[in-house]
Amino acid sequence: MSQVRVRFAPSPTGFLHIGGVRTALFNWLFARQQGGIFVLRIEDTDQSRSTDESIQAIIEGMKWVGLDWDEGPFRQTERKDLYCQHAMKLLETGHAYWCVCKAEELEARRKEAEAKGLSPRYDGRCRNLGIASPTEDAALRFKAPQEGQIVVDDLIKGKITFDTSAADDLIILRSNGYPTYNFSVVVDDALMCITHVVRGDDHLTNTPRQIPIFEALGFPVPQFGHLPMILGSDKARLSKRHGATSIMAYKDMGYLPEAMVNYLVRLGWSHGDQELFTRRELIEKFSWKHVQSSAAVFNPDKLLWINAEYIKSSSPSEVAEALVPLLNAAGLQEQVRTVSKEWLAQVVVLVKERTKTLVDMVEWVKPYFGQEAIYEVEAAKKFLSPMTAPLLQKLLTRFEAFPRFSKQAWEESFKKLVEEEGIKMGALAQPVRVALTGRTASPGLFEVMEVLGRDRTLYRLQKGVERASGG
RNA sequence: GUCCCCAUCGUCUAGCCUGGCCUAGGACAUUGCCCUUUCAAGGCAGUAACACGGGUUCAAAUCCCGUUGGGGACACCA
Repeated sequence: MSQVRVRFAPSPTGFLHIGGVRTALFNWLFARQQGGIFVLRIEDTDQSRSTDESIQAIIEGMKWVGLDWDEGPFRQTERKDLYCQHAMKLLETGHAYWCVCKAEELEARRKEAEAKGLSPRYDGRCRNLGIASPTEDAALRFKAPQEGQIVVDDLIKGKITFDTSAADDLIILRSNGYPTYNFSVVVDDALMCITHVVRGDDHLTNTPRQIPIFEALGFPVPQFGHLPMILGSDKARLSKRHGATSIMAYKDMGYLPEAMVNYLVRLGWSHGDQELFTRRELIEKFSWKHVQSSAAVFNPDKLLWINAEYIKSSSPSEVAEALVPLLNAAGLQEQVRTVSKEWLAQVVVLVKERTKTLVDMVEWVKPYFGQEAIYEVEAAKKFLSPMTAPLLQKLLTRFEAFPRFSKQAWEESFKKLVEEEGIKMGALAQPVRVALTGRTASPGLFEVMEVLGRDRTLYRLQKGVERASGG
């Protein structure tokens, strides 16, 4: 069997959409599993809507989620000659004809047909005119077969039968010389020897229009697979009003690329009850057979859960590295510069159980920077009251007696004080927590002290005493 | 309007192809309990679904037909 060749072919008319990432992902997974080739092709034949920024955004997004391509990126605008050549070939072999209908006329006729409740298709008026070399602006149309059926054996949906009589004579070359989508796709897929065309569900009805073009051109017809759409919570096609749809927006919101990949692949594909997969497992276990044929609702809650799982299970130093840009974005670049990577990784370990995104994590990490604890007003008012001052002072005195920090020794000392005072754990723990972190919620006190180090712990306790005494 | 696709807990899904192991499993979310110095995390338990109607069969979530509902496509956009 020949080598598997698949492609991802976005049009550069905006950011990279998460639906696009999922389509790319399924293709990529299949290519990697089969030892095949993954091609990136930019479909920019619509010059009015395509931008270079969008191409950059696509590349940036693909890189972020780690979907590397083996060939490309190819740009269709750079392959214009190829499309013309093949279009001429169709003209020569009688599979295409010149159409001199004006765009406005076509539009008017379409509207009219629609108003009458008819199918808004081309009436074929130039089909048999036999225009050899048009003297005016003309578009080239493909002579679509008018009888019979086209059966697509879809990788995901199985056999689908279309009546050819419903097919239109598509324009393949615009009057400005540029090819249209359905034609350039076929020429490229054929020339790039794509063996499996896997794309979104919305292209399903393009398939029976494209197959005759492959055939007319004398190219083998690839296998097709149509991925179900991603829907918003209201079951309408996912769009901005459902929240962020750009893949890079998720980076900014503190999602890990591996978590995005894991979520997106599970949205429509499954392997028994398994929820979490390493990339290696994904490549190994992926199968078209278990790709769902119905649309899926995008569930931000589950994505959040998966992200939390990845934050917990990824290596702390990697998480710390991904965190740095967000820390900088939050205005902490000064503080970040003064700490070591190792220390930051240590802080990550401290907070990773309680954060679901890296953006959350920024907030959790803040108290460990700087000499001073920054008190939340309510927290200080409640726990650093004059009543607690003597208690904190007693603890501080005991801690000061230790020449070095020891989690075990300090904790024992702490518990002993609680016992002697006949108070509840929380009566001492909460004031200490506020003194150390400025907040009422934090990781375990002694883990916090470990990260802070002896000097800063003592310093912050001292400041806590002062604040509690009414300072 | 025409054509095409789809239909299991609120959501993602397992099971469907190759009917009996399904009293329909898992996960997210949600509720309660446990753990606990706070917040989490974790553990345990609970609520919750085969869209509907006909067939076929000893037996249907699974096969067939219809209905309803949802989605998509019908451009000199991609």
